[in-house]
Amino acid sequence: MRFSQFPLNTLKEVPADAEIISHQLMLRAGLIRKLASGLYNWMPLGVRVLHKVEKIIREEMNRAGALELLMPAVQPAELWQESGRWQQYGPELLRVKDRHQREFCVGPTHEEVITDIARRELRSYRQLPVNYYQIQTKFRDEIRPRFGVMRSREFIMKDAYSFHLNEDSMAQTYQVMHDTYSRIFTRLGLEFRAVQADSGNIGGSMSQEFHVLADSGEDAIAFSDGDNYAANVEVAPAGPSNRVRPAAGLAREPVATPDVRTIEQLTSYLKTTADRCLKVLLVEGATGGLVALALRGDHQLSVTKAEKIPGVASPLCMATPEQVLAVTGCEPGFIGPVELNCPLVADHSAAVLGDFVCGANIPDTHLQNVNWGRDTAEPEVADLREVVEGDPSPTGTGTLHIARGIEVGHIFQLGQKYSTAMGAKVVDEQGQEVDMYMGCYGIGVTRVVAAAIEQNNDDKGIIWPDAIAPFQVILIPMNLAKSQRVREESEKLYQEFIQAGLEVLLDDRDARPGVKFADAELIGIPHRIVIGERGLDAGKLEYRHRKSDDNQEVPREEIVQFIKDNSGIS
RNA sequence: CGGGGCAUGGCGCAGUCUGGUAGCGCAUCUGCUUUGGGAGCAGAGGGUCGGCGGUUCGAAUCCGUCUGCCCCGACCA
Repeated sequence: MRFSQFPLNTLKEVPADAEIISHQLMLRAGLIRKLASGLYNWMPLGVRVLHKVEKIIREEMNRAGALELLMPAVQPAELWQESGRWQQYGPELLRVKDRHQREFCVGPTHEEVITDIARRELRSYRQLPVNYYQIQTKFRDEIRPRFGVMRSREFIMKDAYSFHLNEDSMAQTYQVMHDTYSRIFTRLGLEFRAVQADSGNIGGSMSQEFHVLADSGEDAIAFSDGDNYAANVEVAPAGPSNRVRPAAGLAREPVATPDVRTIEQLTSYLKTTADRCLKVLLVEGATGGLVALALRGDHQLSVTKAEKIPGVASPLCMATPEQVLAVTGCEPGFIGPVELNCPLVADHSAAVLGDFVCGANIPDTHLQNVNWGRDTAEPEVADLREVVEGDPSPTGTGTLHIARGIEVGHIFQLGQKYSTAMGAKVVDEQGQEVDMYMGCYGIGVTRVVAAAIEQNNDDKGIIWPDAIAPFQVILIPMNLAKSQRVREESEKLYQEFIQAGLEVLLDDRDARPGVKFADAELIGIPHRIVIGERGLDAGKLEYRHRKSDDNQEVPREEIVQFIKDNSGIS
């Protein structure tokens, strides 16, 4: 490709509404342009990257025996009503009506459609297992789209769905997909980690997420330094504390705490520490009413864990200030377990506190030296909190550390959830009809591009891994206008690279060298060759890798092979 | 959904308080010069100041309303 024929508007200035580095660089390098909130145009340079990611995914999915198909983005409501998700999914599901007032949705995922395909096409256990996949546009009406294509409303996803006669077969394919995903992210040149995860509203049992490690990641993941345990913090178990609750010591006493609502305010006001305070959250119960959840002051509630507590409404819904007032007689900020008029569940670590500080259920008042059993009933105990740095690993070996990650892939064992709901059956060896077992496996293709940038950049711009660079090589001729030799030589080189099957960008613009260097670095082409009068006399070309600060002289006649050897393309 | 902020040329911004001919930098176009790290000079084009309504002799500016976008929050006990 000749740069002169490739309209590319790079920006010197950072667009005002881009927060994270990948979003800024994607806009500055002209990979994407915003159309509306959460909706992005992929410009030619960006599409080249996107296609490379897709190509790697296709190759590895095909190698794993998966079959590519393509399902419509728009799906009839009936299928979602069959699975029960028309009600369940909530406002993230974009619902539309056609001209006949028939209801549809723009698919956020395709379990319903694929299960419909499976129940029509698959009749016999002999046809199983089968794994279908597609690379297709999804729409999720996010509450707050942000970070460019990292959390956009419309995005491209590779989604795969496998069908099985039994659980063993499902587990087997799940493992194959786990390995396939590892191969894919390795080939993409990303630093990633597979972690235990919650299956969310897709449903099912076993599930793992693949995270690209990056400080800007929206998810926190916990991993052990003792073995290879890794999990999303929302699911990593925080088991019973090995501490024993101390015997009640001091007498309980109220203390006036005007306008002291948060744990932070409380600890500074009472000169204590958060791990000696108890916070009580009121949430809606599964059958109406409220349920109290008690945590140590320095711990965070895991919404995922709370939703699994029997008696707690799922999805989790915090009580409104009005509900809190009705039950406790005070506003949020002063809730406590003493004489509390609703069921209470305490986190393991909260249940072993003694002589703790908590709200008094009286406006502007807290209690000191409160003790379970003495001042309250013995609490029901459960795992409610997110793990924190330094917690013991649930496997028993090592300590947990917390890192941030960007979720780029997710694999699930769905079991029979959809096949039972929608009647997707096959006939088994005994001639009996059985509901098929399912697995499902997703990769956020557009998000992968952003994650790759998030992990590979410097102050000058993007540094593409070779596997997904929009071009492998950029040729920068010096003084193109004046030097006939440079012109001829760069043209020749350009043709040679094309012949050799390398993707090459020839910067034939009549621009000053600084402009060309800056653009080459911003758009992140891994291999750069400068063609100037200087080198030509000596029969050398000047090479620099995007990651390097130094030039390297390469003999003219070896350059094509040199790039091939260094770009992983041979 | 709650709170806050913003909306002026393709991008980044000033001007709004205190109403009076719409401005700056970058980008774009033309010409000349320049050509190893985002050039210089000279000129040019491009804006119904988000929409609608109001106040006024006069509105980017004041008032009302709508829309769009961004940020924060939805973990506060």
